[in-house]
Amino acid sequence: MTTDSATVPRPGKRERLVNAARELVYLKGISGTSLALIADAADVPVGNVYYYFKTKDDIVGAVVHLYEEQLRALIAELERRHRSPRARLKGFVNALAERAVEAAEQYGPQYGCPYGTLSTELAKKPDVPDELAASLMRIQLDWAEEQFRAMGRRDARDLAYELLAAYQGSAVLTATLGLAELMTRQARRLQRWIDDKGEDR
Amino acid sequence: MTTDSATVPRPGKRERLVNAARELVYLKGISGTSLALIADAADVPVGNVYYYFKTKDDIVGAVVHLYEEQLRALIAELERRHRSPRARLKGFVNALAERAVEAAEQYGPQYGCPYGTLSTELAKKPDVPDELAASLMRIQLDWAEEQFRAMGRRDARDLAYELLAAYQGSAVLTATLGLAELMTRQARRLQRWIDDKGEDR
DNA sequence: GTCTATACTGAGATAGAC
DNA sequence: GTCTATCTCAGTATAGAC
Repeated sequence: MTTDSATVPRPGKRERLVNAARELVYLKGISGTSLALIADAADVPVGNVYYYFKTKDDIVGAVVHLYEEQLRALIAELERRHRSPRARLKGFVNALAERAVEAAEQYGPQYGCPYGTLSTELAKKPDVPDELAASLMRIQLDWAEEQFRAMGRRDARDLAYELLAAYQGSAVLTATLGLAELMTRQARRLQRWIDDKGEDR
Repeated sequence: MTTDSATVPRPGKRERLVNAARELVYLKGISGTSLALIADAADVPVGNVYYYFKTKDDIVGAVVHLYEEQLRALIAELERRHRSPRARLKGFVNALAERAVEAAEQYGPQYGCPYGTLSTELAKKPDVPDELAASLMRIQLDWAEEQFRAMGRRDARDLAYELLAAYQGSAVLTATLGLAELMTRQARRLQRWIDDKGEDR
């Protein structure tokens, strides 16, 4: 797989657009980011956006797709790196918190979890298919459930909900209160919590 | 306190506007609700809105203020009804969950917690004072901390964060996954969790 | 395939008649 | 104090030149 950028017909304008959209949507929300803003950030003329995407919703869909791949890559990496489901779950919490901290350093603490805020906004939009709004949460939920089940827990689904809810809730509080350190504190607490869930009850 | 609507000079147009704004912002988000929509729902001519509010942001501010009063009223009611801080906290979780269920029945499960979604959206807006975005969370947080402290917990602040995060996170999952029953399940779990926090550790 | 110019719509806000 | 008419501007999307 060579990436000879000189000869390829499309030198990544689409990728640039999706990436600019991802960042802007994170910072300003879907309705707060105009196509002009996206095009400008991607260094692509405004009208040209429509050569790559039929509508604005399509761009947002591409952002969701990008996040899906990000999550799947993280999961694959965790499964390579750790053999026990408990270590994987702890690595998962760790990775999410790490990203949150990096995002807070780069942009400020007020933007929350990219997956959570985007999914919440999508869920409210009437013309968005439910599955698109649910997809990012479902990927994490299903995988976490799998891990808890591999740990021998019969209540694996409930624990997965609890884990994800704790993380998403911390992100909401972090964003609204503007407290970046809250995220890392709660991440440490979740690590301990996962350790406590060793055996079936 | 008589509400003789025939004789009062302003028969509540302002209230109608704020209430329409509250509902529409909950359903469609701030940027998704236009002034025309608000005016129409409140049965007030569009241009007339500016007699009551200087800008759109002022209407949103009034909605936050309305929610603040709602929360303070709930807290006052809980303090009247229950003498022990534990019963108060359980009543709090109960009340929030009950409202969430009612909202889900009326509008569908995809809209999340009114306080959480509004505060999250406000936190991202650059020209909104941080305190406005934080205020609804802070009211709940401070009060919950007080209750945990009255229960003799030294880690009262942490527990308050944990409680609120669990609730807000459940709301995010409920909204994005479209699962109304998730909210009540997590509320029951939180009741048990509060019971477990009886003595200082 | 790429980009410019522009059409069209709906937004927030204002002026001024009643 | 109340409402109509309208201004201005930014947004999405399109037509068509290159």
